[in-house]
Amino acid sequence: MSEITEEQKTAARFAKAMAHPVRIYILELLSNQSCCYSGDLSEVLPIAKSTLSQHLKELKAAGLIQGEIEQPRIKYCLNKENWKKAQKLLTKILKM
Amino acid sequence: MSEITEEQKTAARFAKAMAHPVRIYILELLSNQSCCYSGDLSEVLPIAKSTLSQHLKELKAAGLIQGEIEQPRIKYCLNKENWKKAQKLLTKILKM
DNA sequence: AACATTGTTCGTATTTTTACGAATTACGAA
DNA sequence: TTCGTAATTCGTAAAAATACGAACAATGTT
Repeated sequence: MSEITEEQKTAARFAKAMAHPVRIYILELLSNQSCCYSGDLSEVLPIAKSTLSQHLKELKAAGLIQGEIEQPRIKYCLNKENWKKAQKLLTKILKM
Repeated sequence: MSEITEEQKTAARFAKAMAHPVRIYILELLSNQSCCYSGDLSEVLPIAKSTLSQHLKELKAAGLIQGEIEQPRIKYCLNKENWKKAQKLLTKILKM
């Protein structure tokens, strides 16, 4: 019993962070252009600012992004270390 | 507005299917050993059979696996076509 | 000090996910 | 036909995810 490894739990955690179109959008943007601001996202995405904030929070909680204060805004970037970890774990599973 | 593409929605859908340790376990097993039976999983995983059945249903609904009747059991395999699609979409995003 | 800007947090409602056991279906074997 | 095996569906409960607007910080500008 309890056959499930920590690696599998971690992989699931990362997948969960990616399990919403808005979060995929943000991650894809950040993997292409190094960083962005919440305001830019807010202008483009068809959701309330508070909802966007929640998605950013979730990505942060999963460790996939990090925010850096740059008054009066916050600059968001990928957390490269964890992003690599997610890459490694998920591509390992996806690889046939 | 509505900047989100169909590709991103599909990627999120696949990620969602992978967003649980039990489902990761099943997918990883199937990507290593071509197929398995619900009963085998049931013996190994610490969850009720009905719960397992729900997870299998979700993987099926996302198109990642398929079941084939092989009386009295059901043989589960990856749906290779969609698995490749998931691979492609997700690795594209994960690739820095 | 009052205001504008940028985001987050709070309160709340709705929907979805996760989980279980009991009941059910499907079918081959006795 | 009755029994056993394999697995799903049903009914239900509890937790988590999603979304919104209003209220609230934090800071720079007038």
